Amino acid sequence: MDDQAKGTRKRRAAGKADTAKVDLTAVVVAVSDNEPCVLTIGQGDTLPSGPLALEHRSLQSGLRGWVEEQTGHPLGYIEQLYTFADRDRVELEQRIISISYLALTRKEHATASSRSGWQSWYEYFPWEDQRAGIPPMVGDIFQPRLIEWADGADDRAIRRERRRRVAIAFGFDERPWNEDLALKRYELLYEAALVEEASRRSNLAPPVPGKSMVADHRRILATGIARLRSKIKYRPVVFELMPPAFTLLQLQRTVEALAGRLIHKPNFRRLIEQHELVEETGETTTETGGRPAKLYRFRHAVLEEGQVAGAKLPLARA
Amino acid sequence: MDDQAKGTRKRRAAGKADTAKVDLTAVVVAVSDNEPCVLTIGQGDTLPSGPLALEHRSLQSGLRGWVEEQTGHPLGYIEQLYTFADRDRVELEQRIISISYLALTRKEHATASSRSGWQSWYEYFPWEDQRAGIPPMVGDIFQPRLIEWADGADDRAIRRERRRRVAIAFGFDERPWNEDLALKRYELLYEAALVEEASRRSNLAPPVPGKSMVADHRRILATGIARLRSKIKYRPVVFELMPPAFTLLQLQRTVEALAGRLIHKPNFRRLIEQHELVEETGETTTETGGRPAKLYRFRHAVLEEGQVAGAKLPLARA
DNA sequence: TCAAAAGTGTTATCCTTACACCCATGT
DNA sequence: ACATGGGTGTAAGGATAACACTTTTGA
Repeated sequence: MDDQAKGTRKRRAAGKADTAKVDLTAVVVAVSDNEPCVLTIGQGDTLPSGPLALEHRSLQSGLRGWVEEQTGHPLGYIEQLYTFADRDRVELEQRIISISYLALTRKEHATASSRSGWQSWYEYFPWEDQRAGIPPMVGDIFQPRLIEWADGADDRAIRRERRRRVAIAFGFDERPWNEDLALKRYELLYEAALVEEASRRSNLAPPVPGKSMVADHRRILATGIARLRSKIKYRPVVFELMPPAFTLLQLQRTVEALAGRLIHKPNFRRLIEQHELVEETGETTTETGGRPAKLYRFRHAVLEEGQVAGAKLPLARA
Repeated sequence: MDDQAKGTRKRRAAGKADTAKVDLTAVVVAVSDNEPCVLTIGQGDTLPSGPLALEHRSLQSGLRGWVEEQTGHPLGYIEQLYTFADRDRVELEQRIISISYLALTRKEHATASSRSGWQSWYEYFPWEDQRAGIPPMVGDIFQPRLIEWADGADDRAIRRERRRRVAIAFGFDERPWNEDLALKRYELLYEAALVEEASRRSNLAPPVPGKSMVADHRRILATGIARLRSKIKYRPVVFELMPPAFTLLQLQRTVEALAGRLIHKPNFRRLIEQHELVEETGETTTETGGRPAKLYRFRHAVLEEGQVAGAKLPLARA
């Protein structure tokens, strides 16, 4: 039997079984009052989501439809996050494929629906907000319980491996805190069964602080946070979250809210100016307190001038 | 009617229709003889792929299964590329969801199957290989035909917009060539109906050089190339493509093959040494011609030492 | 001896970081 | 006057890019 026939046979054998339902889930982010927020429905424990239907012309339009129907909020900027097959629900004769998206917007549009609302994302991940310093829970709760988990492995190599992963993700042993590792941190807490979602299946230790969510939604939110935190460093996406005119400090506070860390003011301003990301509107505002601040707008032209990211290869001259 | 009822009703209305078939597609990359290659089946016009079936435990294991069955090649490093709903096949009562992956490997394992083989990826994208300078076709064919396309728009604003996109992607008007834009370039060529895949639907202009592929496969390959080209700049993934021991020039040639550009040798060596990505094996080889070269191996420890990427935010000190 | 590849040194420049300091407004 | 936020200058350190040059082998 040649390979082609073999392939065909296997495809047939799978037959009617290999169909799936497709679920679209959105992490819709906005920042207001220096707090990064996510759009939720239900008791604040569910992300907007719904199944892909035949009437949807594309994945993105399906997603927009569900979000608008469930929350009344129209979406602008969208990017795909990740696709995974839910391992829990294989028992049904049909698999569920979950495609998640990150959307950036502003809280303007009155959310028409009473069933939806904005939640600070640090309600779900309180340890990710380090703007006021490292939260005590990291050293007081996470460190001992994660080390306990690491040392609970039978194999010595696995114990060492776990301790290293934990130390890198949470900045133990004098290591620096890396805000981009938000997803890894959540995955470790899940693996160590320290979040409620994990202990649902096997009732183990009581969970650590942080509000839980339905199904995998907190994991999807962590994916969105991690993606956004790394992306603001090489693409000018923050401006999707800003009003048309803003002061440089407002911009800085927004980035700080997302990154969960404080930024050095003078250097931040120079960074923005150097990359020519903004231009003055000519106006000023006194609403910020203190000396009146110049207002700026985003220079949309930068999106059209080559890419912003820097090449890290020492290319030979052309 | 409150929102929840509305949502429920719509879900029901979609009913049995909203199931889909899920297709897994792999871009399997290896480099040998300084040529980046992709694993194909059929007449070299098809990527390994197959439907997700219930017996697959996960998306990744399904992908590995198909690739191994169709090509005899086991996979190591894998990462997800993109998920999209094929717009062409909506007419069937069932939608097809296509999830694509990038895999990095080496050409060692004899590809058991006679129906599969390795193809240089520059057969499909000859303009992407700029190691011998900018190929004449860029100025001779692409520039006039893309400008013709841009000027064919009715609206003046759209004409300008198109010309700018084209100039950025292909480095016209004194702009630098950016190897990371491989996907944008293919998408522009498709939009301008200059590749065969686009003229299949409406028979228009004859296509530009470069071998075409089945369905969206060339687009998926372009996605993989673009992802890999940008990723080698901030993550040590090249080493997945290298043998256990290698010289620094072999490493450089591999990166050059992927990037499609030449690299400055002395600075490249310093870059590698500075980041401590490799360590000497103690051996040397004379098989490269000229003075014997030291052999190096990848320092796997770097994967465990924090992340390699540099933070682009001026963080305040902790 | 020469070609080919391996490898080292040095400098100018730019970017990042850190520290110090002055400016304009409201209370 | 002083608190608050706005805004500028500058110098040290590190990374990058470009140039020139020496070393070791095989043919």
